[in-house]
Amino acid sequence: MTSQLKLYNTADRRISEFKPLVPGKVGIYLCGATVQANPHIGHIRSGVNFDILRRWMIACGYEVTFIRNVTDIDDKILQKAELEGAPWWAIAMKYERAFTEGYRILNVMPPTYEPRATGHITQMITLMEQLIASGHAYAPGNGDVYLEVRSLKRYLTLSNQKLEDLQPAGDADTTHKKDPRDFALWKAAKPGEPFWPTPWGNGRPGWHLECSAMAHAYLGEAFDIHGGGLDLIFPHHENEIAQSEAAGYDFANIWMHNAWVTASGEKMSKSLGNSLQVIELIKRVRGIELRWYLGSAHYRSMLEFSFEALEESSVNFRRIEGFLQRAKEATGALPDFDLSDEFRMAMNDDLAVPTALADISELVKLGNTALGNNNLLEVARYASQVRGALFILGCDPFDEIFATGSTLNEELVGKLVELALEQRTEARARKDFAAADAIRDQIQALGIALEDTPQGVRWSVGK
RNA sequence: GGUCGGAUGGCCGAGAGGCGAGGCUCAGGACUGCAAAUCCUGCUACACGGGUUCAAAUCCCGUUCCGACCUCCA
Repeated sequence: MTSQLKLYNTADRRISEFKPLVPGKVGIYLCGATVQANPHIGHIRSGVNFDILRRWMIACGYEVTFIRNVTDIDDKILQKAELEGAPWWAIAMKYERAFTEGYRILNVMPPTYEPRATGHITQMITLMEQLIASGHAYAPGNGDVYLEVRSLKRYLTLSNQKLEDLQPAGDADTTHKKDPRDFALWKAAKPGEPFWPTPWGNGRPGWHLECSAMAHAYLGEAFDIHGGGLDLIFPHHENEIAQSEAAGYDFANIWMHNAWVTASGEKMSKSLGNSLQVIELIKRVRGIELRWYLGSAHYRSMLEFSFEALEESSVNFRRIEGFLQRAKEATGALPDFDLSDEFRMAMNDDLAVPTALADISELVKLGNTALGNNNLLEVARYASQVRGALFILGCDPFDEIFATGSTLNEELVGKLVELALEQRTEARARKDFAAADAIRDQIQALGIALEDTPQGVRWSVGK
């Protein structure tokens, strides 16, 4: 299917029409987590943003291969292992699970494949051998392997910097490096550190090598989209490009970067404590509401976090959700999946989610009016367009991933609520409003919302 | 110092030369026994100073403020 999808490319800082390298297919590589702490909403926002991209591309008819890596060996992981008094691999596994759980709660589709750095040492060694053979990397003999940045035809094209403008590292190793700006592909293992044998000695992967090796392994020498957080542009993505191009690969065609979540105008960091971890926030709002919030701003805009904004975003979502529920009850069937032209146009415009949200609001308004007029044909039409849009955004309230609690308990609660409501209806029938309101107050105090409609009483369990 | 991004109404958040996105809040109205839900109406905006233009939140020049990144440490 012909796509009019336009995407912003960090490499040329322009929005242009997306053209897949292979017609009908898309390869996406997303830099995933370095598993050394619990996921906070900044990490997960990236997952959500690229999940929306993936869902939209699938909706556009593409067959998408989505690779999101796990970096499970890294300086910070080793530090954390020291701190927590556990083996590094136990730390990595523990936090990898935490990330997987965070993605699951927010309905981020599992990647097609999720490669771990430590599972691809062989590919990294092969890549280093290629780079040494081509004269772009060197092993000074201490067990390290460096990429020689001055040997590159081009470097720093993504961040548009000049090599000479880079601030030299304060304590850059000049005894082994030819140039202080050369970066480590591979690091010699210090005593006590994990290592893998290589032709240059025992060591472990450097910062950036794993992504080049894994992208190559699963997506080939050239692929469509490479994504990640804005802060990865330099040095991580520049160095990935450097390694890959020096090895003769075309590498990524388009670079996409999501902006971060800020708090008080500043990039989120661990100094803000644990409150913005997914696991904490879902105590306040449901996973679907947190996802709605994280996905609601444009992916290239900063999302200024506040509990107030999160709360009001949830209120907005509940209005949309309420319409779909009422539409389902009125029509007696789950809404279909459909998409309005406005929604399509918005998504094709570099994933203009905020514009798409405006359209959803409009559809809900029209749908609610149709409900009021009991025009079920129109209700079904608007409801399906809303549901289709929510599915793309990963927030379909009928998705079983968001179902809560056990069916058994829900049935029981339902019957008890109905019982109480019968009493109230009887009281109202005999105009005993004091008694009727007392019953309502008590039900509401339990967190159950009531609405009197011409068809009878609706009730729903609030958050 | 270099590179990149930002400043929009009470709040969140789009837009990027011309009819004031959308949401949340608030006020009023319709509906309701009262609520709730829903719909309708209304309310405040484009950091500052110049300039271009018939027309600027949007383009140009300058200023202020904020943020991010700058290599085995991030």
